Amino acid sequence: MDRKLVKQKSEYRWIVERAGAMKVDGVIFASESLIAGMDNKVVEQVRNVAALPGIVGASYAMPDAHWGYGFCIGGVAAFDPDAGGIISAGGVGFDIACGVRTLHTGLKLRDLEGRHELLADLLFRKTPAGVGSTGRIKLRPAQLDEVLANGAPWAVEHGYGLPDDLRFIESGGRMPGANPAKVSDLAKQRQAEEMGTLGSGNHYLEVQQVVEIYDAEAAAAFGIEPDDIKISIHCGSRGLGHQVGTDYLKSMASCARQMGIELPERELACAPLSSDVGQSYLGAMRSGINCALANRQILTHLVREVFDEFQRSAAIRLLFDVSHNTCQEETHTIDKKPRRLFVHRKGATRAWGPGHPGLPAEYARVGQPVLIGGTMGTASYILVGTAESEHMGLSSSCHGAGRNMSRTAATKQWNGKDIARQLAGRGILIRTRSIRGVAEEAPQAYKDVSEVVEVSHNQGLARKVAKLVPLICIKG
DNA sequence: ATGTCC
Repeated sequence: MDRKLVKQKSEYRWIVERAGAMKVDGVIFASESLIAGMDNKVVEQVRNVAALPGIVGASYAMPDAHWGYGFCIGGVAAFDPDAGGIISAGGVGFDIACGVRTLHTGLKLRDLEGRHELLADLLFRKTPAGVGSTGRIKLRPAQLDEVLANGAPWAVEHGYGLPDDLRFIESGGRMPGANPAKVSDLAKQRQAEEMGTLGSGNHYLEVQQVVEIYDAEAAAAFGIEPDDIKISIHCGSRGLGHQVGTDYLKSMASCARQMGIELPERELACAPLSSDVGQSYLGAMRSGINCALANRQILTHLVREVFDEFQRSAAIRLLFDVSHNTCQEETHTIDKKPRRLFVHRKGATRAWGPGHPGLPAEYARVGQPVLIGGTMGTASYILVGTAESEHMGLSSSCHGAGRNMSRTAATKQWNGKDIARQLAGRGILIRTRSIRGVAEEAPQAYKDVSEVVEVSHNQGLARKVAKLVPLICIKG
């Protein structure tokens, strides 16, 4: 990055000073080396978002930020509906409510001894993965509307999971205010056979080993001990979310044009929260959130089926489920006054601090689990939300490693088979239906997740609780 | 991310 674009305010906080059409400053949380590796495009996108109507506070970028459609990935921005604030499909991302769910298994590393290949094969056989993959559930539009209105509780009611699972999902697994009537028939058609599927790209289902504990109190509250076997699922709202994004990008572009909102990039398209298009998107996006929450719930049930076969003594329970592509209505204190805002987090994780009323009782004293997915070859982290994060980036943290290379560049540089072989040599088993996908997702195509997490921790956006390394990765 | 360009 060109250093003239930012002003360093403290070790991990860089300001993009308000200029031109910007209504607020930009704030980038990063270390010296992450800033050095960040594209100038991140600054440009932070600036563009800062110029949108009704933005409040600042336009933020998390340490894993990189270029995205309209808003950068790793972008956080809040808008006030009573001050002309907007909502943007590109500010949520095309994979609505893409997120991470981590499961306890009740097993230790020694319980898998000599059976890693078997578990990999069982999980791969059971988990539909890859572009266009379909699941065992076929839904007519009216049935899909129930999924979109009810989220994970729909899945539990239909036999996919346990009622207690719901307490460990953001918003109890159901985002209120969903309006399935605002989701196009095409979006529903695309989703008809895709419930309970992983998808492709950076999505995965991983068997992980806890290798390090940083915060004993939070780890105890979350139920994390060294050598625990956990399972993490990273996926979202599949074809439905993507189609909702596509549909509303178009209607928002024409709405913005009519409202005279200047759009430096087409994907920055947005609509006032008070407008019909804005309200329709809100109802459709919330349907997409429920779709993703139900999807991860069904995948959890499939994991339970695998463990019924693999190891009957296993107990699959939820640690937590949190999305990192959303726009949520939240109250934040701005200039000492509480305000009702619509917070876009695109590739950023909500990170509530201790005592937040929305937390399950078990976690109330320590704060919200913040699930950070790494790459196939590095590590994932579990962090915990802090009180001070509220005043830094609206209680937000990083969401993963963040790419530092495009998918096409990665496929030119590496061969998927070689990557899988190298990982197998390190005891990490990959199962995939797309070997090209493995090249696209090569660990080397990402920033250093440990560095990203270290910045989040040192800055206080969220604090480190545990480090997990992959043993088995079912790639989308 | 994605029926990887209706």
